[in-house]
Amino acid sequence: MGENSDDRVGAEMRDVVGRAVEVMREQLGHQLTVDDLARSAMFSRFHFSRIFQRVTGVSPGRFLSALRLHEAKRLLLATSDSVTDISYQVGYHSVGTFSARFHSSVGLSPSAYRQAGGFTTMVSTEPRARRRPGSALVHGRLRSTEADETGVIFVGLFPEPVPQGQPVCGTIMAEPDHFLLTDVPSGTWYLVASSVRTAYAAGTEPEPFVAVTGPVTVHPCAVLSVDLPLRRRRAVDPPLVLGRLTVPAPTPCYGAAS
DNA sequence: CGAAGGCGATCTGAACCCTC
DNA sequence: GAGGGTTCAGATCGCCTTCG
Repeated sequence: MGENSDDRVGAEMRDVVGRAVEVMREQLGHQLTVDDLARSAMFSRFHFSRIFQRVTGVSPGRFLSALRLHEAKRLLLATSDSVTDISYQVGYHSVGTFSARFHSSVGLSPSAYRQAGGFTTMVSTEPRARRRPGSALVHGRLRSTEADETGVIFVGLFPEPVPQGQPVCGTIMAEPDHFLLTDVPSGTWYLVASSVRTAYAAGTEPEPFVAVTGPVTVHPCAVLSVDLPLRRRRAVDPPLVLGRLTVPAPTPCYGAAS
């Protein structure tokens, strides 16, 4: 099988971005700038930003922010360190910034998140009692060659490729299968699927499988079909920055009844 | 691929709140 | 009153667009 030059360039870009992500992970507690990362990759910051965004779907700053919050979530549950200590450990020099960023992304303040044991009521997958006027429907199939290992999967629509904050709608599945999202507001969204754990084990990767596609433009009253190939999470995939999900028992296709 | 300019996102630090 | 955490206004940084 011949490798064309685009494949090689793509592989080189992924390597460059992969190394930058490694640097981010290793130096999470330091003040890293895009300039630093670009220099270590031997690129100008302009070119580096463009490559990074092409490979990961998000800017370097957003990716770093997601990594910090993801690690903070882990530390809040796995340690008894104070919120102030954790904010410094993940690279924030101001606990105020950390608290505000955490709240806007996860939906709870750091201390409230810890008290709740990592659960948040913000991410609701319950079907709405009353449908939005002109809402659309998105359905498709979640495919995986490792269906036995994926565990519970969250599928949701987000305004950005980094799944953080509240999804515009979502559902929970017991295993890769046909999914249906009802009551989807019109707009441009990213469809994200990620395996999730209901029991958060400290020091383990809680979202080993992921699928991201988009942007998908949803028109009023439209019916969209989107297939999602679920794959193992790569180092260059942005982490999931949701709170743990408050979910009922997963069903293969909930919300199907209309 | 590099650079400039505009603008939105993020950060800092201080004031404020809450609990003990 | 002290310590830990949250909120907020202003400053700074980074991203996006456009052009060379």
